[in-house]
Amino acid sequence: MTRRERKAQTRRTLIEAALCLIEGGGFAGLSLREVTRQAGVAPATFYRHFSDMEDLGLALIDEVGLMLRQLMRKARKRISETGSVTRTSVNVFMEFVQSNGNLFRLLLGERIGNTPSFRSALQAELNRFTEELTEDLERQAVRLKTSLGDPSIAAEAIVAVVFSAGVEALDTPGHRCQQLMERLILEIRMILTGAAVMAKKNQAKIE
Amino acid sequence: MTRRERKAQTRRTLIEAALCLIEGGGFAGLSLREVTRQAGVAPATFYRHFSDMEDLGLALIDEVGLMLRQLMRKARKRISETGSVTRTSVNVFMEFVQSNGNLFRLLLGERIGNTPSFRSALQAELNRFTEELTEDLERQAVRLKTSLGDPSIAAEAIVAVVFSAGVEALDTPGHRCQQLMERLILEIRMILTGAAVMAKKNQAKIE
DNA sequence: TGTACATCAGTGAACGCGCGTTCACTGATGTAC
DNA sequence: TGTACATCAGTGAACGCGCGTTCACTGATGTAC
Repeated sequence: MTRRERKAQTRRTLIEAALCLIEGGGFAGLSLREVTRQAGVAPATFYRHFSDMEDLGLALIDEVGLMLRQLMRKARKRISETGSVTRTSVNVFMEFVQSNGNLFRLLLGERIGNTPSFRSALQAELNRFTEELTEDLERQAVRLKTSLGDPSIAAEAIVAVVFSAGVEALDTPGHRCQQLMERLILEIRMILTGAAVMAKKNQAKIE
Repeated sequence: MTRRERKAQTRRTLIEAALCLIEGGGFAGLSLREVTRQAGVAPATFYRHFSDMEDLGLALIDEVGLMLRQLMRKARKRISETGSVTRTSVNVFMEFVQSNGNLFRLLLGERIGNTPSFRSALQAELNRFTEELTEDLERQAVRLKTSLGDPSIAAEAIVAVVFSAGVEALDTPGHRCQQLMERLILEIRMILTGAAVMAKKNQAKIE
């Protein structure tokens, strides 16, 4: 194994350690020494990989972004196989939250409390999420030959309800999650229905 | 001034100090000594008022809950005076976020990262908010002789988009806030429209 | 391939610092007579 | 009202602790010849 690979591996270990520790108490209030202790390396080793905790935090956010994008690709695949866009997407999302609760915690939990650079990095990830959903909705609308008016508004609303449900799911035991998902699906359909109806009304006005 | 009053005043000072410090970096990572320093008292004084930082945190959450309830009362008053429910409510809410950003930060920012008792206290406040909105929607539906199906679903969705917009508003300069509000209003109308349409469809099915 | 030197990921000890918490105290306020 | 005692909000010094950061180091890996 080359030195380069070894180094990358240690970096991985540090990131994994941080993610593991975030589980119980968020990123804020997580100490450098805790992370290195969990990773099984000397505190000084940390500095071979990150300049400080904020640097590590930004790396973690990248991590989240990557996983979310992978998640969405996965969701799109499943959609082309099966039928319901909403149900499939919600399923995929909830799976993500449950198997990567710590990442999700980071994504939303630190959206407010931290340094400006942190916050803007997180908001950027969320916006990317909304953008991709907007594109999806547009494509979907074209395919079904309907219109949602401004799909970015609907996308924004959907992202809000989805992430809000995600937060709730973090503290909800598995058997009540199904119920939470059903509510979420209804909420999304409400938004889509509302968007379609409002688009028709506006269309009627113009004509 | 009685001793009792003096004590209450010091307690107030500590709470205000904490709220002031939350502004720049959330409640997590806020130290007891910082709070007492900001309040201008000795560290040991803290223990005459709170058993530890978590205790102070719970007091702050009470504070937020109280203000939110006052806010909603204010919103209801204005609604009975003017016309648009949505626009008025959104105005009131955004005023709150802008003038009490630190409280709002606490309410959402610490929803994830902290101790279980903290999280459940915060979720309870949010649920109270959703409940009151549900009642409002029910009353409104009766008055307009329409139906929203299950108004609690619509209320949940609305709370999600509203709070999501609130978070965004925290980092948005004043002049772009108006734009944010317009989007929010559209989103809420989408949800209400969707809820109404879906209720009608279900009604039709039953008949 | 073998050798000599360079690189650099990881180490362990040390530092000064701010932290939470404790304690015996002080002195103004409250109370009982 | 005046006096003697009790209460208790706030104090300041002290404690031990984990923190972030630095430093000279070690020794395995990489490189040049």
